[in-house]
Amino acid sequence: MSYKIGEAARLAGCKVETVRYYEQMGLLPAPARSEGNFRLYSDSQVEQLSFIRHCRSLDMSLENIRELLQFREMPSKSCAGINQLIDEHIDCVESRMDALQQLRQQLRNLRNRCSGERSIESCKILHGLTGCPCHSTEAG
Amino acid sequence: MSYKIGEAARLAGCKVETVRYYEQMGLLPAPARSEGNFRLYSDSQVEQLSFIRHCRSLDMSLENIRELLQFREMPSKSCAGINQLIDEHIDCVESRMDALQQLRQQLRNLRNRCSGERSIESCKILHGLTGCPCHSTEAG
DNA sequence: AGAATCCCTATAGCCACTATAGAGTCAAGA
DNA sequence: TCTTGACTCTATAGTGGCTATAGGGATTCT
Repeated sequence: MSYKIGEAARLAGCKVETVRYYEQMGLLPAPARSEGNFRLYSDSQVEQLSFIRHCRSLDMSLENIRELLQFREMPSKSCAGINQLIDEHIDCVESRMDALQQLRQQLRNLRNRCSGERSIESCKILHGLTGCPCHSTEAG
Repeated sequence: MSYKIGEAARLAGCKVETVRYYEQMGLLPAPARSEGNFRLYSDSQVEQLSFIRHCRSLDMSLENIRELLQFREMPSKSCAGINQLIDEHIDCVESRMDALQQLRQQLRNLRNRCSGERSIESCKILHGLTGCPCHSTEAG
């Protein structure tokens, strides 16, 4: 069974352009071509595309996905590297969460400086955004 | 008092290229030039640069910052729009936090499928990443 | 036969920078 | 005076992960 790019994209839940992009980036092998030069994907190539999309839905980078695909080519080796990769990705996600939490607190502090019923020149939010450190949004 | 681009950048805590980029994007006016064609920034222009950097440190888009700069030009008008802009930005940050929290949970579920002491072909993490929905990382 | 839908390549755009190449300017030291 | 080195200039390309467009060819439906 073989699939044209539109079918493959639909099965994997992405756009046609995205499939071609993955091929260009070396995440998908160049597939067979029909007489009319259309790409023809095998079942296992569609599965590989779905694998990539699943990883992307977990926000992994294409570089990380490339590594995972390489792991798949060595089925008898240890999977410790896979676990490590996931652990590092979780760390990365948690770092971003921490950063966003700090950011939210700073934004809330800033927001609390004004009720929105002033003139712009007396708005303490704008004042808080000037270069002057005396108006900082640090916790307080 | 006037500052060359390097001094302005240092005062605002960014790179020289970034300052030129802001000028190109219309966030900073084209400054005066020296005889040798060097950019010369006034105090208020350096303050504007610092304002931009402060907003960027709160992860606002250049588009949002452009709006804030326009508000600053109408000091006697109501500041309601500023408050709204900040509120929307907070909403945006919170959406990203929610998305990351879900993501972390999915990654943890995936990670818990394996201890890292298997072979790659039997690693349940890789299995969980295939296109097959029977190995999904949904809560469970 | 014609229209609609698919597919092809190549290229540019998104965001907020960052980096590079190749040249010019300027202040301080020998 | 000459040179060195730090600074500056413009223009252009690269980052990541796509998305969109132009301008064509293939296939399929009616």
